[in-house]
Amino acid sequence: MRRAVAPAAGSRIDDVIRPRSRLQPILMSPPLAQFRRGASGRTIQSVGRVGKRVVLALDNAARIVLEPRMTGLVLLADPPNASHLRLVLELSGGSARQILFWDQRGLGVARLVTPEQFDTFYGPQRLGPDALEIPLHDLRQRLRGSRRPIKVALMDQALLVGVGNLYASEILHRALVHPARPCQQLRPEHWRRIHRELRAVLEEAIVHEGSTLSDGTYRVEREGRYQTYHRVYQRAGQVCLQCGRGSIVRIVQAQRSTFFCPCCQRSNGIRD
DNA sequence: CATATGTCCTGAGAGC
DNA sequence: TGCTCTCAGGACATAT
Repeated sequence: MRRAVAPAAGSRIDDVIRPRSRLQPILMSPPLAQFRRGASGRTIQSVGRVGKRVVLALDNAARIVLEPRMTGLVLLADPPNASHLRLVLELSGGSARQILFWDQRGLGVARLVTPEQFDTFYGPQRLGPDALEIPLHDLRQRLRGSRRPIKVALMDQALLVGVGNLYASEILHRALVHPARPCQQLRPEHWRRIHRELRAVLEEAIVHEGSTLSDGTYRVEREGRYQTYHRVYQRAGQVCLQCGRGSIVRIVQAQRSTFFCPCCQRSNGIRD
């Protein structure tokens, strides 16, 4: 998502518009009028990322943080439809004409923040290191004291950023670790496998431009293809592609679906 | 402190 | 057809 928006770097923001819609507006901070005054006339110096958020660094050191959450998209063109378009940054001076914030459910957030606010809300006090960069010892150090299930801890953005519900299940299946196992009980071999599969799953998913699920919303410039590589996610009742014996089970952890193979991901002992 | 739960919002699909 | 219910790449305030 960040890469698709990267060509907007160097462009000037001419205006910030909320398309009229029967739907609830997304949360903006500050409110639209003030947001527009603060962003208009500024040049986008870079398009970055903090975990799952897209970050536009402006020439006055302020930043725009776009947080799509579950069903939001940040795009330069071609949103899935017009009715769920929530916010438009109109641009000039470069190849991109606009940045679009599209969000089916409207849970997304757009923030214009000062450098101090950025550090407060998105700095290391609030958010952990990126999942693609965290070293093994750091991952282990941060999680291993916890009594929480490993799957729930992996999704805690204060510990590390970038792992959501879908990928947490996929990572643990490939790492052969039961999702309900408390972090405290995991052994060095488990952490090694979790660390390896964490990177592997996310990097493969990025190569295939993410997972377009049954709701059809997630896309970058076209639909993602990683859903065809899912081994457990939304495969409850189907045979495990890894062992060919177990059938995939769905459980609920912290109000979210978890999928795993009871055969490959047994809680006892260490397997390879 | 660490951990658990309810809530925001819209739409799709299942079951009756 | 229409109703109700459940569920969804998330994060945060508030409760325990």
